[in-house]
Amino acid sequence: MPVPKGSTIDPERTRAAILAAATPVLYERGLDGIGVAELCAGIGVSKETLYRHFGTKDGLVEAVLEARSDRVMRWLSDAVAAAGSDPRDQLSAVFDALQHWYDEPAFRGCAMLNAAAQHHVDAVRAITARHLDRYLELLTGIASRANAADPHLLARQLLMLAEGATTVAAHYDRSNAGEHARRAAFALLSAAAS
Amino acid sequence: MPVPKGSTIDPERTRAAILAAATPVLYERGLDGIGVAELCAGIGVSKETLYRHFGTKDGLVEAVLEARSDRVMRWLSDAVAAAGSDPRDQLSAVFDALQHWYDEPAFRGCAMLNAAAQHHVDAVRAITARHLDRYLELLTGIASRANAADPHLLARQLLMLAEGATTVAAHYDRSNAGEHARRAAFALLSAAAS
DNA sequence: CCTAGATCGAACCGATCGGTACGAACTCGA
DNA sequence: TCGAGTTCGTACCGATCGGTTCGATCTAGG
Repeated sequence: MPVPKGSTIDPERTRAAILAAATPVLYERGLDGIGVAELCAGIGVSKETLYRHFGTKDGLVEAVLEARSDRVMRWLSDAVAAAGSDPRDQLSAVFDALQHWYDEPAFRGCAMLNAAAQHHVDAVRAITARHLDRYLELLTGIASRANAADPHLLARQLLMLAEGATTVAAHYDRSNAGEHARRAAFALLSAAAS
Repeated sequence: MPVPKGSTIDPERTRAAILAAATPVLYERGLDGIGVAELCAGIGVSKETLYRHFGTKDGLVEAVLEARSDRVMRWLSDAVAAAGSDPRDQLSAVFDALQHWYDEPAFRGCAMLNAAAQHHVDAVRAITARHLDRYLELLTGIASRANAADPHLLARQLLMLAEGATTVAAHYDRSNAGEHARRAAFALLSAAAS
């Protein structure tokens, strides 16, 4: 998936293209599983260009993770928004979306959690924490609309369930992981209804 | 935590000592976060000795992970065994044990999941999968004794919850993560009772 | 006491790493 | 058309990586 070169010499566009091309490679190979030289060769960009736009490999990594977190959260939020006003349907939408993700051949678990486990750098851990913050916020909204007795507690439990499902799917068995997690989520939601 | 050198020149003992000394270092720093030279210096053993016993850095890593998985599963099994015959108490014992683990300063998440996320090597992934296999087996026993309608489904959901709690505790917020997961587990168990 | 083997410490190897430098080719706005 | 800026390709840098080698030192068993 090389960076298109013809169009124009537009630094912003180049930066965005590098970001888009590097994201799946770093996800598949791991942050430290590919060197800058091979990465540049793979996406069809010179090292100088990459370093001018991102300064450092860590700079690229952080930009990739930020963009990925944004994309994931938008994707989940859109799924919830499209599910109507019933909190149960909204919860279903989340786990159905996760199941579709698990079924993709390129699925390799939560990129932010993988990154935090790989790269012991504060900036990466911070991005991961913020990602989980937003994830928790999304689930808190659903828990609140479901009139849970303790929406924050339920949301935290749902976060554990969702990330646990993703982790188990990535490293153990992905078949129906989203569906099984969805059923567990329903049970939690029913038990927490006030 | 250096390897004791006085006692005897006993290869097996040396091997075990290296294993014990290297385990916490690799857990804290990450598998690729420390080189063999620094690792050897830290545990007070020469590179030649390490390579004679483990052949390869990957060999050491695999031995460390195997031992760790054994230790974790024995620790959880013992906690369950000590909890009596009530499945609810057994489940409590698991999540209470996890909470105590989360409260340790050196806690950094599930070593096997971290390793699988870091090291894209088949052997490591296999060890992780086998660890989750045993984890699932433990939970299946509890689910069966609780007369769950579908013990395998419940056990899988409990596995997601437990590993999700560990992951969230490691990368986001460890306070009361085990306790909150325990309450969720109880809700699942109640809902699954036949 | 002597030898086989375990260990150490340090030097060493080739490969790869992240990052820099530079000249040539190119695009664009003036 | 010209000059400023972007990109490319490649060579290069010092550091570090996993792994090997070797002589010196030490220990245990006969």
